[in-house]
Order: sequence, then structure tokens, then C-alpha cells
Amino acid sequence: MKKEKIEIAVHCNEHIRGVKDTMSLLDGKWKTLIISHLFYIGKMRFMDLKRQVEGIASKTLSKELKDLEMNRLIIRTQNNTMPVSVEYELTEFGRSLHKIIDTMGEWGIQYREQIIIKS
Amino acid sequence: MKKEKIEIAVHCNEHIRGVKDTMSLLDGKWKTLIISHLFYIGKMRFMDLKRQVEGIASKTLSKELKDLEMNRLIIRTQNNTMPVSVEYELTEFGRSLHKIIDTMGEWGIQYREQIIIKS
DNA sequence: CCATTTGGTTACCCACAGGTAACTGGTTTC
DNA sequence: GAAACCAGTTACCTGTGGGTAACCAAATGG
Repeated sequence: MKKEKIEIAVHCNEHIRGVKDTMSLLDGKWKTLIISHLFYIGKMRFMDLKRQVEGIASKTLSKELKDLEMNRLIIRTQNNTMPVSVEYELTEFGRSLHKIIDTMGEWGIQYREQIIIKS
Repeated sequence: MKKEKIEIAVHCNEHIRGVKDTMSLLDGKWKTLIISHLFYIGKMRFMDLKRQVEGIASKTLSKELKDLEMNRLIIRTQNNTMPVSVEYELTEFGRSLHKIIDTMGEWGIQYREQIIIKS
């Protein structure tokens, strides 16, 4: 007799699917951090963002920003000055993540001394 | 003149550090999902967990559980029955993540139709 | 008696995330 | 006139996350 997956309550499945979907937008090492910076600091230029998000390479930042833009979490604005300046900011959709970011931030602060930090 | 990182408000830095620390516990593809299952369903055995977390390999589950245990988010209990049964459950520390998980779940449900799901 | 279950471990392997470094081309600063 | 800046792009390379599959030993199910 093959063991089947235990059936669980519908609302649990919905929540779990919710978590999965949310994570599909925030996967990888950097996205949540980039969004956090845009959320706490606001609109930023490429190089400023790079300086804020410590340790990120241009290539990686560029790629992550494209992903985030594709998911409509941020928008890129190019000012045709010389030299061009480019600014990134959260869309309204992106800003709707603030509750998640905030909760994570608060939790991190509250439990800092209990977290074993691997650096 | 070398450009320096823009100075930002202290509480912003604290929050950002909080986000970073939080993520250091939840990194990778699976941890958040495993915790979600333990949170919504409760204490589970290894194979049940494997059946719930769709697509995860034994090896990966085993490794992720060890990581989570090391960070004291879950505890492993081995009952010396024959054959051994092993149960995993969230610690109080692990349960303290519920606000984060819940927020992510809610957000995922609310914005489901706006999320471009890569599957 | 054969298959399946439990809770993993081990070996093998590969794709890809992500790091390093160099380069662009016009512009301002020292 | 040398150097740094901006917003990336390209080439190259490495680590590792994570997948597949086989295996264990005792016990239960059909």
C-alpha cells in the first residue's frame, strides 16, 4: 500500500501556495536586500545602489534589477542628461511588499543576539 | 575624489541589517517552505515532510533540516521504536517566525493574479 | 516471500548563480 | 592630461546548490 501525502486543510494549502508565490519573486541572495534599500532609502541611481548593497557586483546588480523590473516590482527611469543618469524606484506593487520587509527587519532586530550569524 | 556611500539614517541601517540577518537563516530555495509546512501543519515525520514539500529530494531535505536545527529553529526528536520514528517540530524560536511566514502567505494570496509565476 | 516503509547516507554529476576583471565612451574633476 | 565617474556589458571561471539513484537494516503488509 503506497503511502499518500496527508491531506491538509484548504486554507493551509492556500497560505503555503502564497508563501511559494511570494518567494518566487524574491528568490536569490540579493532581491530582498535590494528592495529593502529602495524601500528604506528611496529612489536611487545604479552606482548609489551598488555602493549601498555591500558586496554586490555590477553584473549581478544589473541582472537582479532586470528581474525585478520584469516582475514589475521596480521601474527604471532614464534621464537623457549627459552622461545619462538612471534611477530605480519601487512601483506601487513593489511598495506593497513593505509589510514583509518590515516584518523581516523587525524580527531580525528583535532576535539579533539569538541568531547565529554566518559571515 | 572618490565617491563615498551615501550616509543614511541609523534606523534604516538597523532595519536593513535586520533583514540581512533574518535572511541568513532562511536562505536557499527550501527553508522558508519547510518552516511554513511545520507552521501550518505542525510536527511531522521525515517522510511526511518529504511528501508535503513537493519536489524536494531526501538528501536536500536532510541537509536543510540539519541547517534549521543548527540554527535552533526546529528540533529533532527520535523515538526509539522499531523502526525508529523521527519527528521535527518548530522550537519557540522557530515559531516566532510566524509573523514573517504569515505576512508572506497573505501577500502571495492577495497579489496572486499580479504575480508572474515562473514554473 | 516479495514489496514497501523508515530515516536517512553516499556517490556521481551538472547547471547556473554569482564572483573577478577588463572595457566602453562621453563628461567632469583634480 | 590623468583619473574618476556613470551605467552597465562581456568574457571567463569557480563553487555549490541541488538533482538522480543506489543502498542500508529491521519491520510490516499483502
